[in-house]
Amino acid sequence: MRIAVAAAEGGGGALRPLADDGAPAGPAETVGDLAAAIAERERAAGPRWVWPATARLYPRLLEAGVRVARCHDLELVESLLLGHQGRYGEPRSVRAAWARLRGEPVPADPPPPQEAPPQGSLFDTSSDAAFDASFEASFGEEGPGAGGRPVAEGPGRGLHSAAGELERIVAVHAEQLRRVAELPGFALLAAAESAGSLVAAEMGHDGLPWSAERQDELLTELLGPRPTGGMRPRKLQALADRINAAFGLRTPVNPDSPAQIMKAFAAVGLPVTSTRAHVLKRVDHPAVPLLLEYKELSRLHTAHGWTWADTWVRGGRFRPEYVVGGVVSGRWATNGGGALQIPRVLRRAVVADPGWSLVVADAAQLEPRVLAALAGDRAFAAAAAEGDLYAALSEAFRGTASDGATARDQAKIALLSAMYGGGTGEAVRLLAVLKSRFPQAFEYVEAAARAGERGALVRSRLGRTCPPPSAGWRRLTSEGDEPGGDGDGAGASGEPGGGASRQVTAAQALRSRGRFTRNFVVQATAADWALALLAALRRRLAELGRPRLVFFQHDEVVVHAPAELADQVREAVHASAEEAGRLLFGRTPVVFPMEVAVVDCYADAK
DNA sequence: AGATCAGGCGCC
DNA sequence: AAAGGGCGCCTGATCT
Repeated sequence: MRIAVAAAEGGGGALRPLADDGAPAGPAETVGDLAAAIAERERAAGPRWVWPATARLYPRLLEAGVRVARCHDLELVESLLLGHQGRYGEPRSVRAAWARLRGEPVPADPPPPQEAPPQGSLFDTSSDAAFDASFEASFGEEGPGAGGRPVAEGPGRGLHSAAGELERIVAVHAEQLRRVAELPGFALLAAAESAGSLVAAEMGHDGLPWSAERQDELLTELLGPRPTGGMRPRKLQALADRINAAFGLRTPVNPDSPAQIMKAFAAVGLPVTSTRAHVLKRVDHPAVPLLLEYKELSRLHTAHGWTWADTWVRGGRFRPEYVVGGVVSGRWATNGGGALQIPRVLRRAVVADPGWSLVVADAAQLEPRVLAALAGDRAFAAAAAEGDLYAALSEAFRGTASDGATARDQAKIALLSAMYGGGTGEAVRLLAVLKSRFPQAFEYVEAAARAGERGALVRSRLGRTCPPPSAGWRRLTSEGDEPGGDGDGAGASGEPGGGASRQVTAAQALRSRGRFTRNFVVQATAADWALALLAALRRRLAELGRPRLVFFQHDEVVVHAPAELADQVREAVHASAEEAGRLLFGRTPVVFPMEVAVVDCYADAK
């Protein structure tokens, strides 16, 4: 059972029940209180809700205390379907999908809601009705393709027009179901992506437990007391002073300026090509260790310091905005707050409420296990049936170790090189071992790389598809080995970006694209798996009641739960990981073990 | 003054 | 210990 939903301004909306093939199963109905109507039907029938975008509608429901079990996010699914055809960046709104369906001119997506401050009247400006009203304000009722006549009824949108949108929603949904059914894995992908959108909104709503006090203590310990005005914290200023003393130059250098640092090194007779940490580490000068320490602390201060806390932490919670499908591989991105780049040292500030625990779970060696399951290489899969995959592979690499490295280290290097397209120095030798002992696993990623180099698309297990190469890339790589233009083809995924040299050769462009598609099949399938895990875990946690998913970072989840439920959450995590493996790969010897820690503080996990 | 680019580094 | 791909966000420098 499904129910299509269109929101109106003012909290009302329109609903229509659908059969599982998307056909209307009853009359449309308008309601004055959409949240209440959804809550009532969720209790009665537990339908799959079909709506344009969870990100715009669901936060309002959560504010009203309403949660739902399942949904179909039309925009996310439209993106996946377009992507499967190699059509990246085309409009994905319901109106656009509707226009494509009818062979009419396709309107551009309306711009995203202006600014989304971390707190404030967020939900009014980002609600679905406002989104649609903004569409009409921008383009007129029929969209830009129809000449954009003026909007008669002003910026708002009432129940009448919600009913009109409902008609488009029903039609677009039915068409999506038809297309999804033709693509293996896609039904699961659409469901998992939609479940992810629910998790993302709920995590943004619930927030990650965060102690601003602990953060302040940590910052004070590392940087000195919080400075006033725009001053540098005491310890940072002291380092800057010592850096200048070490250079001993007449004109002072600002350690935040790479250009000035490079000049300073040149002035003392030690020119450097850049001021990256790994470059500086090779330079023997007393300023180097000071600069490295300065960079580390400065980053903490500017990216996750007191200003960050003022902006993002409220009421003991950090509430980032997650962007489902924000990365082409299916990983999530975030919008503000840098939730996926929180420095490890700051995990000290993530603390469970009194009487509650954090269940921190991370998938061990996820990407090589995914490769094992994808490739169907029996010897390799046997290793991936073990708790420590690299250790299980190490027999094959015995005797390859130089210096102090173990065979396990060598196995890990070989695997990472295969999955990421590295291969300098000894990695080449280790790759040869991998190729001879695990030919199918090796061939799987090689085939993905070759596909990329000839401009083909590659897909994840469930069908998520990489973006096509740009026109610039095609032009460059079809012209032979002539040096290319001025970065004209750069920008799209898997193409050489800026960097020191603007000149990109055809060979470089080919290799870069090959590395991208080689990595894509593994990273995107790992993201498939992680989404399936998340969906399964969310369902199990709902049965337990109070536990909440509060953090998700690629292959790691954190659940905030009453302490007495922590063991049940732990079991739910293990069961969900197993379920995810089964959903993606069916019967496979490969296991996807989770390392789970029950802690009061995130920093105490592993 | 505001927008954009480049360099750099945090996370997986 | 690192390598690779993927991101977001900061500052300084430069452009408009």
